[in-house]
Amino acid sequence: MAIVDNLVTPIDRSFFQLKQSEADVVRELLFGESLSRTDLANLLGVSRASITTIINNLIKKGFLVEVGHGQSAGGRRPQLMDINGQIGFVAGVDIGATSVDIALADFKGTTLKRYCEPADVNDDPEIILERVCDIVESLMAETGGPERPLVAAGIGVPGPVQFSKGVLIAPPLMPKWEGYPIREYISERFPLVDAVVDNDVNIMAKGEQVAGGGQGIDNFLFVKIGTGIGCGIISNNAVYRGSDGCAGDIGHICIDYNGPICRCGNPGCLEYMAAGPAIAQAAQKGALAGDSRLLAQRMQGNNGQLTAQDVGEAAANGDRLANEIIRESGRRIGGVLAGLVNFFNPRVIIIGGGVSKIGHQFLSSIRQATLKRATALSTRQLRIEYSVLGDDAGIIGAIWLALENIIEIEDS
Amino acid sequence: MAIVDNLVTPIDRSFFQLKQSEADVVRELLFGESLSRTDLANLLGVSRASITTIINNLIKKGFLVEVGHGQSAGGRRPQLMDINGQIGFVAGVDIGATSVDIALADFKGTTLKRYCEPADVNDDPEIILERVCDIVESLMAETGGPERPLVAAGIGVPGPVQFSKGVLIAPPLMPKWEGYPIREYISERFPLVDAVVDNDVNIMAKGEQVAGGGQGIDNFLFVKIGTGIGCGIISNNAVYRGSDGCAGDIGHICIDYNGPICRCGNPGCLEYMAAGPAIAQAAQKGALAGDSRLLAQRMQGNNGQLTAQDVGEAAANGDRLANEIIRESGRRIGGVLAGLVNFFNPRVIIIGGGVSKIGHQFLSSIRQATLKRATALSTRQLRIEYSVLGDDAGIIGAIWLALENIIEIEDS
DNA sequence: CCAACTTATTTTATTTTTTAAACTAAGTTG
DNA sequence: CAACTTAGTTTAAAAAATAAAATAAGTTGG
Repeated sequence: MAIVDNLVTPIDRSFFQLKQSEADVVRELLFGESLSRTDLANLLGVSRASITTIINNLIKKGFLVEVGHGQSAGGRRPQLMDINGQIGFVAGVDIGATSVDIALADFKGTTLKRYCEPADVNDDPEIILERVCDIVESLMAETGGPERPLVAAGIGVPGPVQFSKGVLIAPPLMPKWEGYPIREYISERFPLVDAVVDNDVNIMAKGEQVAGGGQGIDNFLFVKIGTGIGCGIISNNAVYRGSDGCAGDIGHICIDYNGPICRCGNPGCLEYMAAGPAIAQAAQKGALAGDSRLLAQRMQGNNGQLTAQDVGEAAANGDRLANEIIRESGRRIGGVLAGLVNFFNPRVIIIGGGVSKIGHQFLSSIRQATLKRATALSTRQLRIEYSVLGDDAGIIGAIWLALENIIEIEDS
Repeated sequence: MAIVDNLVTPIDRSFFQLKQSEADVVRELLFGESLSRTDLANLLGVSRASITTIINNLIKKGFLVEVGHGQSAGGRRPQLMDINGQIGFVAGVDIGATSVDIALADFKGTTLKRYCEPADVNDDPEIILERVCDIVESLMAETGGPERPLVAAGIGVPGPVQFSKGVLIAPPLMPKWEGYPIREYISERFPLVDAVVDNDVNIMAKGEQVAGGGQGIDNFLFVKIGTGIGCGIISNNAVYRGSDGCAGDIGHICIDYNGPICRCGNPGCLEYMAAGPAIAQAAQKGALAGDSRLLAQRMQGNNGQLTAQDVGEAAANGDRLANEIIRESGRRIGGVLAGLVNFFNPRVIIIGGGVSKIGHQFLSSIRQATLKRATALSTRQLRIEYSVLGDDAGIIGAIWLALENIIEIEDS
């Protein structure tokens, strides 16, 4: 291991093999703030003598750096330790149905660059992944800093993932990706990287847990409302994926056994009756029926089409129909969430996805419907709120999922 | 610590304070079969030299005993180790709305005695708990063996529990128990015991995990259908209780916004429309309307009343209405379970509780409705089956929950 | 400003834990 | 029954963790 400027150039993946005690320290600093040796000793329940050894080893390896002093508490000031952000770059990738979002972060998880471009998920995996890798490389070049390698990558995809293998299983939106070895593709371009692949709502939930409204919360749900409706589950501080990796697939929960037939073949799916397209369709129907002048006008300007966004803007301008459509969607979603609250008893529900930008009455109708129908005990401390990270939840979560999974414990 | 006949008389609770490595061995043997030293070394990833030390210490303490030899694999036969069942007694208590079930087990979790008697949950906690303690004492006396103390107790109650404190919170069925210090009461009678208190469905789920249909399953649901409907959740091999200890409260999930008003004040609760009383009521109504001669006959014999059990028996005798009532209840429950399957993606759903004895067409209609409405991926490997433990699930789970929680790790 | 106190970190000697390797025990197999 | 196998223990050495003392670097009040 060559040490240059207090930074280590990792030769291979074995750089990330740590002893249990070292990994504990790294984890504490990665997910928390910078801490003194004494703080760490207390937090991890080891003696200060031990922490000295552990930390000095980690500094020698290049994992940690001293980042100045903390406040004195009436004696010698503590030396604050932190993760060395210069270890290498971390990529966070959020592959959506129509776009890819990519962020480049340092090893501390701080986002350095962010880039987004349209992409068609119907393309072959190789085409999209090649483009993703190209973008990551150019983002790395743009940073201008010393040449550091990419050491970790997290990738979110809009479909069910077998997490252990990093492979999609029966993805309705991207059939060409079924079983495609994403991890291997990335490893060929970036030999140090063992990419972590996960469902898009899971990485968004992770993002909210680390940097958003889920911080410090043991159990919460991240509900993404866009073209579809999905849900990321954080249970006991970890992403819960279920027995087949498809937990949180709430879009096809039935809300009306006599409802319209969803593209999944069943009647009355939540997604089909409350997500973005449902809102847009209800608005178009209403506009054609002459129930809203505002929506009709917009529809003309958009060659006969409306989006959920249009409905949100009309509602903001006081349009009655638009408001009612939004409230109805919120009520439907809230009805399902009430059931999930009874079942899962989360502390927080975070609402994200494109449709969540539709206005605040959407949130309040979701909230109302949920609180009305869930049991008193389970709602006593329940918070329901919009995502604070917005479009960044996915890439931030991908970065942190990658960081969380990069450290391995040496077996003796 | 006085050693008598290879058994130790534990002086106090500190007997159960073990080192991490010792606790690992005990846990492995408690939840698995008897194993040789070499097996344990391999399972726990330590050297055979270490395991020798650990095990000899545990034998000296009285925690483990040698239980004969295993098969030779071409060399010296292994000495099989097991938990010393004589350490003390463990009580499993299942307090129901109208009865208490009590089982006495040895420290290996083997049930020795079982007793059940009617009880009214509306009585003061002291009255019921005193009776419970009396029964436990008499069961212990009945065993006739050497006098061993009660060392652990698990108690299931039909209401939400703050698990960490062992206290009920806002229990609808047993308001007098709100905040009552159950643990302290038990400790006064049995000084060695720090009772574990949990919701009844949680202990039943635990029972199925240890000894029933949930063995080896990471994520499963135990659904209890009786007077009410509740659900115990096993997530990543542990009971999931949620943020307020009320997870799994699925009885009041709404299945019909225009349905009848439940006693909780909301319309269309699953419980109110599909549990035991709903089945009985539908049958009475049908009998009065002349839709079933068989049910009408039974009703006369029961001074105008019918139970779910009556409906089950009528269905078994080919009664059309009874069959349809049962199927409708199953469909309703299956509809909700389908949503939970999409959300939670369990590997197994175990159906228990009194109403599950109503006949096999009940299970098949639950199964049908669930599989019909849940997504293909989440049902691919899903099993839905009746509890194999039946009425014993609760007491067995209570025993194991107690055993699981008795061992504490020494802090250095 | 400095003597007395406080907190942070390191050093040192010791204890505890774990292990590898050699050894003993007790079988199987041709 | 000689050669081999597996199980478990002993022993000496290595590794990990700690307590206590020493050192470092502050604060505080007279």
